[in-house]
Amino acid sequence: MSHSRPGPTDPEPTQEAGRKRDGQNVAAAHDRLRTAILHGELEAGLSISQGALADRFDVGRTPLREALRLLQREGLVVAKPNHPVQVAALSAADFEQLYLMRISLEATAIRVTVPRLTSDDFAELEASMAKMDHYERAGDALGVRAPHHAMHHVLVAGAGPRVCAEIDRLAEHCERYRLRFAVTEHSDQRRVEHRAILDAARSGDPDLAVRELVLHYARSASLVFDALDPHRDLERLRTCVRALAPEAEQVLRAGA
Amino acid sequence: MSHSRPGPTDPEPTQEAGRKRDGQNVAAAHDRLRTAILHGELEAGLSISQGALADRFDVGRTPLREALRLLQREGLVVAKPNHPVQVAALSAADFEQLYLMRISLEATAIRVTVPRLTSDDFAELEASMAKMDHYERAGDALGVRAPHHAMHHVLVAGAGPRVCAEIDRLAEHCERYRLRFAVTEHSDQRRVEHRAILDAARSGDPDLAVRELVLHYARSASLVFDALDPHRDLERLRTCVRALAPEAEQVLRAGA
DNA sequence: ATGATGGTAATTGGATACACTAGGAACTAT
DNA sequence: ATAGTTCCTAGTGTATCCAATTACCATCAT
Repeated sequence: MSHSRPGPTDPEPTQEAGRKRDGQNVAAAHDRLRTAILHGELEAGLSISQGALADRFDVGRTPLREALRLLQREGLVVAKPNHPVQVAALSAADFEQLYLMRISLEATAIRVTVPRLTSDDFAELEASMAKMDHYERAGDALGVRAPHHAMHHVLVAGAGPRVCAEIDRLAEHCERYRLRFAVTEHSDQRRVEHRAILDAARSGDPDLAVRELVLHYARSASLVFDALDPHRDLERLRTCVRALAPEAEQVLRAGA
Repeated sequence: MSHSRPGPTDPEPTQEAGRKRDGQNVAAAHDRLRTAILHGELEAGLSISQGALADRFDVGRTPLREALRLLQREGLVVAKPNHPVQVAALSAADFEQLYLMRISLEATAIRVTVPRLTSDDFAELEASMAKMDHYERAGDALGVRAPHHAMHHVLVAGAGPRVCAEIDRLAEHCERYRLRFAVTEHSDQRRVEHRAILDAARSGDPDLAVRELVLHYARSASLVFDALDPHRDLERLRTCVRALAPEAEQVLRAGA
């Protein structure tokens, strides 16, 4: 049985681009597909076969299928049996639910985190803010995203890694809507809001931090709704926002 | 090499239970594995190979792998590359985060749902309560779970299907802890709490409904913590609970 | 005796081959 | 011309096969 060991004497060592690194393919495929969908490179609603995807992303069909299964569960693709997968459509209803969850979770998370923030954390927050300003001034809208994400991450990290993971997942979905509808946030407004959140956190007042955060998100969501479906009834989201930060309701109302 | 083709000339045409229904295998494997883990049939921390699992659950390794990938993402199994998968361990930290999220999400969801409940909804809620009582009296702890789940589902359905899906997912994980630590909830206490939630919903007061719900969950979580790690510092969860229902904090304190 | 080293076995990761399903096009009959 | 039927094609779903990495174990040298 041991005769067949092809090991080191492999006559065709090249293998070309043959076998990709072990255990990396599915993760790679998943990442690339996800970012492709989030960035709109794969248009919402597009129906595409596994073969085409495998070709496009230079991945075998086996790891691709596992990646697709993950994306399906994340809600980025929908797949009926024996049918090509479809890139998930964008809808106002979906977006509203995303923000409902995001606001609820992050409000709790920041409330838990604020009392636990260390001076190192504040240093990182300030650094992130500075980086954001830097990219903002440079007009690099894409570069802003990393420090922006870092800042929000620090503000909710105290709730634990699992909570953070969920929040990140929701944030990614929201980003998809943001990017699709090319929302031009007023950078000044945004900076003011972020500064308000940070100051609230520094003051150690969790209620204030929650209010500023919800205000921030209410405004942010409103911009997308304006572009996505201006006539949408936001009663659900409004109820959620009202409970956490009554003054933020006005912002939403303005959006509707 | 092609001599071994077992394909269409299969001398054993029976196929027996051979080929399972199309497109059902991965879903079936996923479901069965998930319930097996949740119910403790696959012990936490157990390291087990794909082959063994495929044999145990009578599924091919290909669909099994896709199912495992899903479970990995759900956090029910952990998988290092080129290693047998391990059933995820149970930890107090994890459980606390689960409840943090669950309480946050369900509080928002019930707040949104209460004003939208119809008389049909209330009928279903009452029916679920009745069924719960029925199974409870019969001592069928497992039978109680279905109407219990149905009831909670109706109470959060107004927030939308996506939110419900997330809540269900979290609830399943929580159930895993519940079942593992064989928490004996006092059925009377539980019924009183459920009745309180339902009455609050009927009264149309969202704040009251939230309070009763949080109270219910705080008590429920405390029971598990008592068995899981009685000395655990529940500050994070307490902060969350305090913000939503101050009186529920006492329940948690009692648990700690 | 103990630690390092090499080999073997077990197990995962990926690709390919094949059966089955669904949908559409073409052809026939009315 | 149109409706019904049949066949064909594209595509998924699963099993099987092969490569590669890893762990375990025996052997050997110190």
